[in-house]
Amino acid sequence: MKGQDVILGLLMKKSLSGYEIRDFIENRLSHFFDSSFGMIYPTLKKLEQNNLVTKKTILQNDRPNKNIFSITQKGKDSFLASLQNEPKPDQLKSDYLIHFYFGEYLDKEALYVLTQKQIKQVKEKLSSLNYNLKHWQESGMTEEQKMTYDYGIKFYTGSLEILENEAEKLEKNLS
Amino acid sequence: MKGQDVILGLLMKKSLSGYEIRDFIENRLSHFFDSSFGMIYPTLKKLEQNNLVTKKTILQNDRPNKNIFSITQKGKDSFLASLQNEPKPDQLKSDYLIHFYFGEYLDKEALYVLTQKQIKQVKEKLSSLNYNLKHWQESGMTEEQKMTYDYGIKFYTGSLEILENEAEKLEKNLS
DNA sequence: AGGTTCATGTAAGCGGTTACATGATTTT
DNA sequence: AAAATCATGTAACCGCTTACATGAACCT
Repeated sequence: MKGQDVILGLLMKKSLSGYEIRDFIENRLSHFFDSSFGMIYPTLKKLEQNNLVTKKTILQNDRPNKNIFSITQKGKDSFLASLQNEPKPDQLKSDYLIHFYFGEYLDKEALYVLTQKQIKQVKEKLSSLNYNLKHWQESGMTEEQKMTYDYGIKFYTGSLEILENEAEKLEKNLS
Repeated sequence: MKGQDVILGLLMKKSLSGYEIRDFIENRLSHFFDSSFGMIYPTLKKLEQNNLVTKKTILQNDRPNKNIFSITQKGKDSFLASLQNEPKPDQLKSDYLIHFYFGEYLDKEALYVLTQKQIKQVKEKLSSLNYNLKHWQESGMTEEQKMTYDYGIKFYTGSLEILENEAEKLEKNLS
């Protein structure tokens, strides 16, 4: 499933603007899918041209106008069909692990700094994940959606464990 | 770091053919980076044109000829410079989780089947990871490289836990 | 004064995938 | 007899990223 299908999936529940779609993905899907405006707006345009969504412009006084997109029957059919496809294998893309793999070409201190930064990033990710989970749980969320959070939290918690263990080893080596 | 840098990184240790590079990535880096021949061969060509590697053709009788690539000083400089860049944030791309997130549009049985397939895939990945770890450990591996395996194993083990828990829940719901 | 939020879009191009094309040797 | 391994490459194209362009209102 690509950007197009995810956008359609979100529109199944509720009509949204490009900006809101971005927001949604950032807050709820960012631990397994990501997006950018440069992908969302052109995709919505293409979707409209193919009659999978319709656009309605909402005039606003104190804010820029909004373009609200609604899914059509054709769009629903397309989304549902894409859900029937076998999912492609998951993949972890880690630039940090590439750096670490080639760690012999970096000095011990650089490796330590690298790992500390990674720890910081993972912690931030974890806390935003926990924050969003609490927040969205109140406003309603399916069992399945809850599970995707658990999955993300498990992943980052596991990463953190390994990283902290590694940082400790590296620290001993420094002194 | 992109494909180019990973290829250069592998050539730091030992001259290799495109086929061997592919093999290496498949067996040792596949849990955080992936590749294809369609990326490797054109990249090697570009690398040669820019004098970051040199090519030597080895004639073989019973097998197709091999093109062995060696890194140049310029190539080494380029690789080492790329290692200095801050790593980009890690990202998990999970088509399975996208499907699951939109689980309300699938029936319970489809979700169950989906999850069982995912479990199977993760188990396969885990066993190949364990197999490769044992295998490569014997032939020599840095501490850092070992850690990337631990990271991968932790990740897949955690995923498996969540998935099996979910499968159990789904199974109860079916009957 | 400066940063964040809301809001939309374009254009160039990157980095990679997928499919195709070929074919002998070796293992199951 | 079929599948895997060894071995190299091209061409079309996809899907997305990055950078740019604009701008008011609101928060600190």
